[in-house]
Formats: sequence, C-alpha cells, structure tokens
Amino acid sequence: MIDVTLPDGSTRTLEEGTRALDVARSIGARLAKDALVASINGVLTDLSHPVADGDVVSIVTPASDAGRDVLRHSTAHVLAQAVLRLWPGAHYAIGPAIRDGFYYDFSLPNSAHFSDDDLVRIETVMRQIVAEDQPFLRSEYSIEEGLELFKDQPFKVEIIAGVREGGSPEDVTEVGGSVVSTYSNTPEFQDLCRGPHVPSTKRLGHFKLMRVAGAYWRGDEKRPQLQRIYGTAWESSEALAAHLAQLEEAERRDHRRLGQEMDLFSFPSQLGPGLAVFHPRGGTVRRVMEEYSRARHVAGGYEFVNTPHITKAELFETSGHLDWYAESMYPPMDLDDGQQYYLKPMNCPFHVLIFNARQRSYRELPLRMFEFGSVYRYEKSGAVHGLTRVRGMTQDDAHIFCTREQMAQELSDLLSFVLALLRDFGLNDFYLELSTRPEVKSVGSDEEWDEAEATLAQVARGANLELVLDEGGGAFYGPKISVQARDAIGRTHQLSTIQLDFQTPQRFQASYVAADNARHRPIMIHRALFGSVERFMAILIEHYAGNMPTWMSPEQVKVLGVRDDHDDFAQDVATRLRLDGVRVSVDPANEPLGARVRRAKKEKVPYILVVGGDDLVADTVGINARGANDPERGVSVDEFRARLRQEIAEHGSPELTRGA
RNA sequence: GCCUGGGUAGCUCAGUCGGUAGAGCAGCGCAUUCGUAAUGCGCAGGUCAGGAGUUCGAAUCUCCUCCCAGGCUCCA
Repeated sequence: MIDVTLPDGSTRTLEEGTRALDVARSIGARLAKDALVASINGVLTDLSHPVADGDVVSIVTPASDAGRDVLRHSTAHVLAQAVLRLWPGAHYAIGPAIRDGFYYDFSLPNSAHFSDDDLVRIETVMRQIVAEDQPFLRSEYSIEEGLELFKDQPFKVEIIAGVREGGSPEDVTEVGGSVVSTYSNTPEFQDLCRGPHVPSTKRLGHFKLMRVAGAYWRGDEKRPQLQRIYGTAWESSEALAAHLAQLEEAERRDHRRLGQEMDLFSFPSQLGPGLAVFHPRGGTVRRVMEEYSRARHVAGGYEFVNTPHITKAELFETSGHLDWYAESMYPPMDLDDGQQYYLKPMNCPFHVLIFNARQRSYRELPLRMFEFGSVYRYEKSGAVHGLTRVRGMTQDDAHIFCTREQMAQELSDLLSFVLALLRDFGLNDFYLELSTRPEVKSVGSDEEWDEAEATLAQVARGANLELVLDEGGGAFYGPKISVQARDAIGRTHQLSTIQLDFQTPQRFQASYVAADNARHRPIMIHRALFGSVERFMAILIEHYAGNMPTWMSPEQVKVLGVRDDHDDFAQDVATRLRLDGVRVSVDPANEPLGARVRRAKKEKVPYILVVGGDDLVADTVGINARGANDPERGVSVDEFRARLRQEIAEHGSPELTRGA
C-alpha cells in the first residue's frame, strides 16, 4: 500500500500501481468525471500516470488556469489531426496553448494556403474527432527512434535533432526532455509532445477556430513562413460564449471605429500609413488632455522646451540611435552641402543639447525639461495600427537631469506623479514592469547597469504595486520601469515608461559643476506618461467606450428647445454656459425633439438640456444625462451650471459612478 | 517587410453570367412646431482605390501600385 497527500493536507492510502485517476476516484466519482490531468508533486501529468508512496497529488479540472491550458493544448492536437486528415502530406510544426486559446502552425503540400472556408471544414472534422472519443495515449522513444518516427515531418525532425544537439529550452519542452514522448489518439495521428493531455477527445468541444495567419517558423523572419490557425477553447459553452461576447465588446469599443463614428480623427490615404489628422472634435479632446498635462507638469516643477523636427545626422550618431535604429528611421534628406538631415525619432538628444547650452550648476538640479515632442518613425508597413502604432506621433516627453544622489528620490517622486496623473484620466488599476539590460543591443558597463537596475528595482518595490520582471526588455542605454494599466474591460496596456540613463550624458559629455568646484556627470531620466498623445487617446476612447468624462468630452452640453419659439431661450442658456467655459451648442427645433435627442445620444454628449414653455418662465432646464434612464425636469439653470462646474473641476464621470 | 483577406456615395453595405450603379443612414431644400433615442416629401451625391492589360463591352477577368484589416517580425 502507498500513501499520497492531497492538496488539503489529508492523506489517502491506496494500492500500489495506482494511477492518478484512481486517486480522483477515491475522492469522489464527480471529481473523477471532471478530472482532466493531475498534478503530482507540482508536475502536471496524465491521469494514467502512476502515483508513488509519498506523492503530493492534486486533480486538475477544466475550470482552472491549468485545466484550460490542457484543454487548449489538446484541442490544438485535434486541430492538427483534422488538418492532416484533410491535407494528407501536410507538415505540422508546433501547436501550443496561448492566452484564451491555442494555435497550430502548418505547411501545406504544394504551398497551398488555408482559406476562411477551410476553417469551417477543419472545424467539422475536429468535431468528428471529438465525437469519436479517441484516447490520448502516451509513448516514449529514444531520440533516434523519434527521428525515424517523424522522418517525413521536417519540423518535428528539426525539433528532435535540436534536443540531441543540446537544444533550446523550448525544444526540450516540446519533446519532453531527453526522452522523445509522443501522443497518439489513433494510429492515424501521432504528435511529438511533452503533454499532459486530457484522457480523451470527448472531453473537448467548446472551441472555435478564429482565423488564419502567416507566422514565421521559430518566429524568425529569415525562416519559412507557415500557415497558422488560431482557435479559442473553453471549459464550457457558457465560457466560450462569454469570451466571444468579450471580443464583440472590444470591437464595439475599437477606437478606430469610434474615431470614425464620433468624427474625432482620420487617416487620409493621401498621407500614407500611420499618419493621422485630428478633426475639430478629436482636436478638442487632444487639447484638453495636453492642457491638463501641461498644468500638472508646471505644478511638478518642469520647465518647457521646444526643439525642431529635423536634425543633422551627427546628433543621432552621437546618441547612438543610428547604430541601432537606422532601419526604423525615415531615410535621410541629402542637402546641397552634403549634409544628411533626419526626421527625429526621439527627443532626448535635443534636450541634452539644451542642457549643454551653457555651464550648469548643481544648484539647478534636478532640471526637468518637458516637451510635447512630435517624432517620426518609419514603422514597418504591416506594424501600423490605428492611433496605437503610428509613423508620426507626439510624445509627452521629459528628461530629468540630476545627480546620482538625487536619482532614487527623483524616481520615486516621479512614479507617484505618473500614477496620480493617470488616475486623473480615470485609470486606476496598475502594475509595474521592470525591464533589464538587453542581451544584445546595449551600451555601457556592467557596473552602471547593475546600479541603474538596482535603483529602479528599489523604487518599483516602493510603489506597493504588483511588479513583473521583463528580462532583457530595456532600452539600449538603460533599464526602465513601465506602468501597465488595466482598462474597463480588463485588457492591459503599457503606458508610462521611466528610463534611467547613464550613457547619453557621457556620449554628449554633459556635465555640471558641483559644490566641490569640479565637473560631474549628471544622470538622465527619460519619461513619457501618456507614451504618445495619440496612443493614450486611443486607450482612453476604448476604456470609456467613447463616453469621455465630461471634462474631456468634445461637446459637453447640447441644448434643445422643444419648439422653435423656445430656441431663443435655448441660445440664452447656451450663452450662459459658454461664459462658464462649457463646450455647448444648440440644435434648433426644425426637427422633432425625439430625433434631436437621439442624435445627441448617439454623439455621446454628456448632457442634453431640453427647454420648453415651463422652463422659459421659470429659468429652468430638463436634464437628460448620458447613461441615465429618466430625464430630470425643472432644474434651475444656475443649479445646473454649479453642478457642471463642480463635475468638470473634479474630473468626475458621474455616469460611471452611477454604474450605468 | 512577410502571409492571408479586403477597398463600390461622407458612413454601413447590395450589385446575378462581363452588358456601363443601387439601398439605408448622413447632407441639402421645402413642409411640419413637436417635453426626452428616428416627422414627411423632394433633391443632390460615384474616375466602383489608382494605373495598365484582355474584350465589341470591365465594378466584375489578369497584372502592377496605393491604402485598410488580422497575424508574424519589429517597437529607442
């Protein structure tokens, strides 16, 4: 007999030769029925795996992160089986579980491609395989046997051979260590895989194939491009439906769609990809964002600077950007005197020149220079995406020059400043990411990097937020903290970045005179809070689903007379609001009231004021607020003005706090 | 940049076999005067992304270019 320990600490005595599934049965028939895989001493295994004396065993069911991963991975195998059934001779590469689903990469005979119709056919076959209730059977082979077994599958051979030659960690994972493990559910289909898998295909079924895409083999653009099929899979049809509903919600909020509908901005094709124009309404949102940011920066002790959009090559040679990023810079303009001029992709070197414009004293530090700096980056044509990835953008960019002694305090003040500003824009669910030195593509000594990383890590830990490590994700000149924010539908966006840089001041030989009368090198902090104004606006539009808080709304109030003999009073109300600084317009009564209310609602105006005969006499308005169900009648104009002034001043968004 | 799929009126879309363009919304005009999500009638609106080719004839077939979408790669 053997003893195993369960997650609650209890033990169970079972016969020798017992499998994980038997442990589940010993706990309960219902659990045994739900069980997908087991975790033995923290390692996920098939249910058929034997347990030994002293093992700690827990049973993994579908409605858990581990369970969903297994479901998705097993569904990917079924996808591959279906594709091989439909396209004999297809080559299959890898098919992991990913967030919300799975994918599998293929190469079809005669360089054929999947079409959208093919997805339907494949899904049909997958459902047949599920209905056939095929078991997932594990086998183990030597590497040589594995090479023979998959001799017609070049991608599998490459993976196995990779393991034999030392192998990348991914390859070892794929294969299952120095033993080649495979899963077959029928003689028809066998796949190289570490596992574990669900006991049988019958346990799958709540999945949907989503799309076809090209993907480079091993993620390397110099390698062949494979055909990738993406799918999503869940533990129940309800969970699947909820996921699909979430995708629809994201589509409804898409800033590109809302930007069009709300007349905020557009991308004229005459300008080229990734180059946006802001229409008056979008321009208003943008202006309000920038004005508020400026006011906060003034209060935060920043000085305002301005720099040109083009520069001689020398500047970016000195900064080092041309060494690493020449490909994603617009090509240079060759001018008459043989000089090359570049559009600027970054503001930092310009700000260093301002620092260097005269001798600096330690008394001036920290010196904080801020600029809404427009930069141009030649993003690959396939990479541009709405306002979130553009070729021309404006960064809310600042560079802080300070001493080494000041930097820890400055960074921690800065982090508080950043979070406060983001909260003012209505984001309040954050975590931090610490990005360290890149393996290639970096400059500077190990000591400098170690000090910079240690300082940032200390500051990040002090913020009392979840902290995630992003190994090797730093800039070439220094490590960074990035602030990640979760939006209203739970997606995360990388927003602000704070980078610590010992290199650029050296490259530009920046210095200040300290109390000891000697020259010292300042350190430099790069930081952008919005990231870019364009991208931040896109994130806010999606966060609010277009219902911008009143203080940011392009139009805050629309006044509607009931009949045209009320239009003069409507104008009067609008004029009084305008004197308060409110963005307001009147929609005259040559259409029925219902039609005008409907239009204003579709425009997402926060307040629709309806004025009729009663209001004209009593100097009141009827308030139809965005997100509210019933209009509020007979509110005095002055009362409404006071409420609105307060709401705008506090940056409140009442319809959100009302839960509408 | 690569793979796949797209581009028809300001927007959303229809357009049969290759026979020369259509709806709804928006816009404009007239009528309507109305208390909270669509008043009626009329008018106007198009180099079918652009160019070349095949054809008696091209929105439709072929090629090239531009732009968009979803991925991959990249993201200072």
